[in-house]
Amino acid sequence: MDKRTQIINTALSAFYLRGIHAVGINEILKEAGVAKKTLYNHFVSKDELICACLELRDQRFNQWLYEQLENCNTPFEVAYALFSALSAWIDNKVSELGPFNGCFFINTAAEFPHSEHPIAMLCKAHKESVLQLLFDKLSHTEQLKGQLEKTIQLAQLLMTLKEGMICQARVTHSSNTLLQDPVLLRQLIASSI
Amino acid sequence: MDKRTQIINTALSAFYLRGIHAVGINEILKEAGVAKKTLYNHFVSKDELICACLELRDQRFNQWLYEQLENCNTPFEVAYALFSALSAWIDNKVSELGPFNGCFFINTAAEFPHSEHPIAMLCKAHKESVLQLLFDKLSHTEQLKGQLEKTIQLAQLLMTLKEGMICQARVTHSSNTLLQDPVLLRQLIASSI
DNA sequence: TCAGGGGTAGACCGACTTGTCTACATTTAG
DNA sequence: CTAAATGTAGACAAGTCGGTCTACCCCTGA
Repeated sequence: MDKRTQIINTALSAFYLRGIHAVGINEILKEAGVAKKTLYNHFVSKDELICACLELRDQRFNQWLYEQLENCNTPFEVAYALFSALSAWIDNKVSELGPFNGCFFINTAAEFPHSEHPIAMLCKAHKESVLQLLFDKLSHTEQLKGQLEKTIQLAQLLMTLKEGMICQARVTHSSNTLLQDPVLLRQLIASSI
Repeated sequence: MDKRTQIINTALSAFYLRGIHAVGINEILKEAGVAKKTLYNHFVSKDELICACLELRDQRFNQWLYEQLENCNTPFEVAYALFSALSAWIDNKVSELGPFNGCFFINTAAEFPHSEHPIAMLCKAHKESVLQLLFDKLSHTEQLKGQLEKTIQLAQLLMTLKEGMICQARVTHSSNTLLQDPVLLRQLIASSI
């Protein structure tokens, strides 16, 4: 494996599971089996390495989510697939995303409060791309064809519920089955269409 | 003002706005105008100071939320008051809670991933107490009298939406007006009762 | 008057931080 | 075969971290 991707993979795993400020460069080097000089040949600073990790995670997460929603043709199917997928992730049943420790982007944003910081901006960008993915999926359903306002509203609602579900699971260390109830879900969607 | 509360107030403000690992003891001392010895007379370690901050924040936040929901007698009123209050907080219109920077407990939990850590446990406890507050409010409404299951479900739903709203506002640095729409809110609640 | 509690300022400790640099080894390309 | 690029190991710099400790000050109550 390429040294650069080797470093990013190791760093991403450590940053995600233990927090960014809590993980030092030396630790990553040791675990990745790479010399310090090599790391600083590929990245000018720790911040740049963090950015590379965020980009990789963004790509992986979006790819995974895209696949989970692939065969959904109604708003209900999208919502049901979304929350089922999140639930599986929370329960550590998704190997692509690794052991669950909340949303990497929310966690990271919490450590970089300044909104103009490149790292904070990548976190924001990730959320926008996920919202866009949900919007695209919903706007291609028969039920929402041409209903731009309703589509935006539902995408926003699903997004908010997604974030809430992830954060609750992260803080309480337990998964919330509420949003996997098809009856409730159908009613939620109906109320928003 | 008592030295101890002076330290806690300064520390809470700094920890909340800039993250815990990002704020050093010396900084707090300087800002609070207090000697290091004094701090370590009151707290055996930084961790204990963090715990004191979490407890103060928990008390303040719950007090504030309790007041916001005081005159609500229907599930709709509870939900509407909740999201209006959160929106005001996000828009920096709530002086009791200070400048908005997301949920202190979610932010802090992100920096202390180990679930058995005292700090992580306080974060979890806060979420449980807020959920309890919502449940109590809802269970005293005419519409939900005796409907334990429905009450739990709605409290959970509101809680998830609350967390989602806060996290989204924190990461995207913008407030989401979706949940302040009374029409949508009524339908959401109707769907859950 | 004087003892003691609580305060201040800040030196100091050892461990850790990011990042630079030297000295050497290995791989790759012409 | 040789020269350049890329790797390694790790010492080192300069600074920060949490936490301890000394030395001194000031207020209060007996």
